[in-house]
Amino acid sequence: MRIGELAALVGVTTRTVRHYHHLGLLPEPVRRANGYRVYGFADAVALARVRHLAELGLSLDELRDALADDEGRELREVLLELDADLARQQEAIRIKRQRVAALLEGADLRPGSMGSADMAAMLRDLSTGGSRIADMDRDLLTLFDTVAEPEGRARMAALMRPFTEPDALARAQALYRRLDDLAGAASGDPRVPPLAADLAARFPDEMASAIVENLDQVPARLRPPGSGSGTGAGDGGWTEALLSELSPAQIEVFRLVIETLKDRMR
Amino acid sequence: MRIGELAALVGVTTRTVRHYHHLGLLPEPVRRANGYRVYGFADAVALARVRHLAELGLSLDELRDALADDEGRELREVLLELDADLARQQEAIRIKRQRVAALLEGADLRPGSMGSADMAAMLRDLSTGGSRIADMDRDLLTLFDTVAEPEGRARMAALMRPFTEPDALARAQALYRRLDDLAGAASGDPRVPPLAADLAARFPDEMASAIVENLDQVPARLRPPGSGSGTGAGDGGWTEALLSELSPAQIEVFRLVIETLKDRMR
DNA sequence: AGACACGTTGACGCTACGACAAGGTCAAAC
DNA sequence: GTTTGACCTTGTCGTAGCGTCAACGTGTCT
Repeated sequence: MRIGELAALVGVTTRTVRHYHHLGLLPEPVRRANGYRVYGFADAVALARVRHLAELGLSLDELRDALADDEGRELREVLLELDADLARQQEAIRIKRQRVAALLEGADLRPGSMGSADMAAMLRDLSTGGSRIADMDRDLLTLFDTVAEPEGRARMAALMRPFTEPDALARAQALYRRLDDLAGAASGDPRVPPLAADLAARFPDEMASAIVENLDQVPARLRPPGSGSGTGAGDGGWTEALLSELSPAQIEVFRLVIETLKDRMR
Repeated sequence: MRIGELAALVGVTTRTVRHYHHLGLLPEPVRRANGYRVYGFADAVALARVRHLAELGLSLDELRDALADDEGRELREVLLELDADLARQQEAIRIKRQRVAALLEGADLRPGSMGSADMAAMLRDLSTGGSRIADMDRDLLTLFDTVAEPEGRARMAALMRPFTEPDALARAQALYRRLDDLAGAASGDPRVPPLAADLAARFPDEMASAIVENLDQVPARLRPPGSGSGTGAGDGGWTEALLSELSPAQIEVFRLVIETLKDRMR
């Protein structure tokens, strides 16, 4: 047989056969005077074996190693490992399909399903209402959702549960509007203290304690004096990028809220 | 934020961020005077979205197209197609695991499970017995098994069934030995006609008719005169490679067998 | 002033081949 | 005898999604 006949017999291209020669997966056969490779029946069998195993997902390097030595235990080990790998792939695909389904189910197509779609739905309603601050909150959550581990997501979803109650939307809307109204305002604005008080009152105790216990995660400019590591946020500075989109009055509101929560938890 | 902070926040490398810039997946942000890229919070959100979707298995090209336009229906279509693709992958992996299991179950690790392992087991016993001809038969079957479509494999397995009966092994062993003994013998050897007769007698009618109906698949040198397309085997010449490993006496045996079967089916 | 961590662009490496290019070989057709 | 067309040869570039250098500029700390 010449290379084209061999390839057609096994159902591959001649390029594939030469590639296997190059990798040492298949021995180079003898050549005729014109340089053509001549194959025998045994070569076809060897090629078919390689193809069969390669199609199962073994890499060609693994295959060469596995077929190189005496073909008994090494190949068995490789196949066992392959099966474990295939099992992992199955599991990974199952999870991917779950997440795709969650994305398709949630009406908007932004990642950030937050376990249950309730929170995402509420924030979507708020941001379509035109609130800049609600939009930022939603962005924060979607970011956290892609970055955090599953257990972190679950914990966050639990903390968010109180905000998914039926009347929570209307009250949140009012507060978000008052926050939005402070865009461009100075930190001394008279609307700041009452808004901070109203906001802090809406935080359930579990969330307040979660915040107070992690004060060192809070950006320095929002942190009450004398708490945690005084120097840096340790967060790499992304919070500064976040705060730079807020007005001084809005920042002051959040600072006051955190101070209030800390006092409450004391 | 600088690029390293952004990357750390979202959990990727800076190389990845620059790669996304290069592909147009993420807009190039403004630069500081020293040439450093400066990112805002919105960039982190955009990057997180890309990562989330990319990790689901979307290609970066698809993602760019899907995120480019108005983000509603195009992304939905892409996700639906992705889910279909994931389903196909699941199915493919399921089949692969079945075949890996079949390989691990069959004691030898040669591909060629033939649906049920019976036939493979018999041929393994024969070839470990040292028979060259049985070895070639086994190679033929493994080759067919990797090359043929599933329905072809099923048909072949059905044809092979009679040979998996308990006493078939012993009788086959004797015949294979007589064939092996003809290695190096001339075509006029007196042992040829009786062996061909005994062999032909062992072929059940279904297999005989399957052979006679496909006489044009049989190499020309084995074909009885005046049957099928007289010119070429049409098989690309691999049968010649196969026959070249046989002695003239062995070839003559097979030719006689086929002739006998043809007469029987007439 | 040096060390060190960060940033910049550019280029090569990885898998398993597909798709060329630029030629040599062989059987059949004119 | 020559041309055509189907083969064969080696070699190189391209693919997806970055990792991993190289070679160099910047900013901060000691």
